[in-house]
Amino acid sequence: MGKHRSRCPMNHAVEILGDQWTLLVVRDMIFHAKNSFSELSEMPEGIATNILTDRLNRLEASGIIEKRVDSHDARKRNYSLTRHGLGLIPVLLELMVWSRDHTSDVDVTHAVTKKIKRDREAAVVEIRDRLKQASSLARD
Amino acid sequence: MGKHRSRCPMNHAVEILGDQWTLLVVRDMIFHAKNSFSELSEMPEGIATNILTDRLNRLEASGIIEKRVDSHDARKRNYSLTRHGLGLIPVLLELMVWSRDHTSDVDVTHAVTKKIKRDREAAVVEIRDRLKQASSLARD
DNA sequence: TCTTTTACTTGCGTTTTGCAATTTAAATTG
DNA sequence: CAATTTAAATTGCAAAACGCAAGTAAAAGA
Repeated sequence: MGKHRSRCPMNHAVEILGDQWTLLVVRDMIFHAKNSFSELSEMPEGIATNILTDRLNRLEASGIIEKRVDSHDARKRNYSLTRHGLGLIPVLLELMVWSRDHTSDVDVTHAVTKKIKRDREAAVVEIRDRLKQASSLARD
Repeated sequence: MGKHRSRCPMNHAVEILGDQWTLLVVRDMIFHAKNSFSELSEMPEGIATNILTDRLNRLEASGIIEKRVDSHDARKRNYSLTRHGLGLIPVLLELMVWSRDHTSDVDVTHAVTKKIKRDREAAVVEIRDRLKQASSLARD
C-alpha cells in the first residue's frame, strides 16, 4: 500500500541502502568476495550480529542478494549477489572516488581512483570477473 | 578521537551520507536548485523540520554545503553546494540509473538513464551548468 | 559423546526518529 | 507603529532503531 515515500529514484535507493551498514555488507560481498555470515561479521567496522542478520534479510527481500544453504555444510548460509546487487558496482566506485577526493582520512591510492576515472566500464568488468573467479573457486 | 570506524572510502561515505534523509537534501539542492530551509522542507517525502535542521548542520560540518544569511532577508538562510557537494553529482546519477534498472516503482524515463549511460560526463556538466544558472538568477 | 562452529535470537539500556506544537527573530501589512 | 505573517529552528514525548553482551539451536568435527 503506502509503501514508498515517493517515486523518486534517489528516494528508492535511500529506502533500501540508506543506513550505516547496508552498503558495507554489499561492499564486502563485491570487493572482498565474502559470502558467509561469519566472514561478513568480521568487517573492520564491527557490525553486531543482530544487525547483520537484519541487513542480510532486508537485502534478500529487496532482491540484491540471495541466500542458500551451503551444499557441503548445512550450518552455513551462502550469500551471493543477484544481477541487481552487481548493478551496485558503479555506485560503489563513484562513492570510492568521491570519498578519496573529499578527504585524506581514507586509504585509497591515487592510482586506483585514476584508473576508475579513466575507464569506468573496464573497472566494473574487472571487479565482476574477479567475483566470478572467486565464486567458481568456492564452488566444489 | 576514535572518530571513524575505518579508513575505507565506502565507510567514509556511509558515515556522512548513510541515513534516510541526507541524500534527499542533496538531491533537492542539486536537481531542483533548492537553497532555503522552507523549499527543502517541502520535499515530497515529507521531512520533519527538526531532522532537516540536523541534516543541514551535518552537511555543513562535513563540508558538503555552505550556509549564509540571505543578503536581502535576514530571516533566510541560503544554502549552497561546495565543490565537494557538487562532487556528488556522479554518485546521484549512478543511484538514479541503478534504481531505474532495479524497479518499476520509480519515475524516470528510459530516455534520461539512456542519456546518462551514453555520456556521463556530459550529464554531469549539464547539471552543473543548470545549477550555475539558477544561482546567478537567485543572486540580486 | 563432547566440543566447536555457524547462524541466529534475546534482553535491555541508549540513541535516533517522527510528529505536533511552540518559539524567536525579522519582514510585511494595514 | 501595532498586528500579522514568514523563515528557521527548538522542544517534548512516544515509538522505533541501534549497540552490546549473552544465550540458543543445529550441524560438524574430534
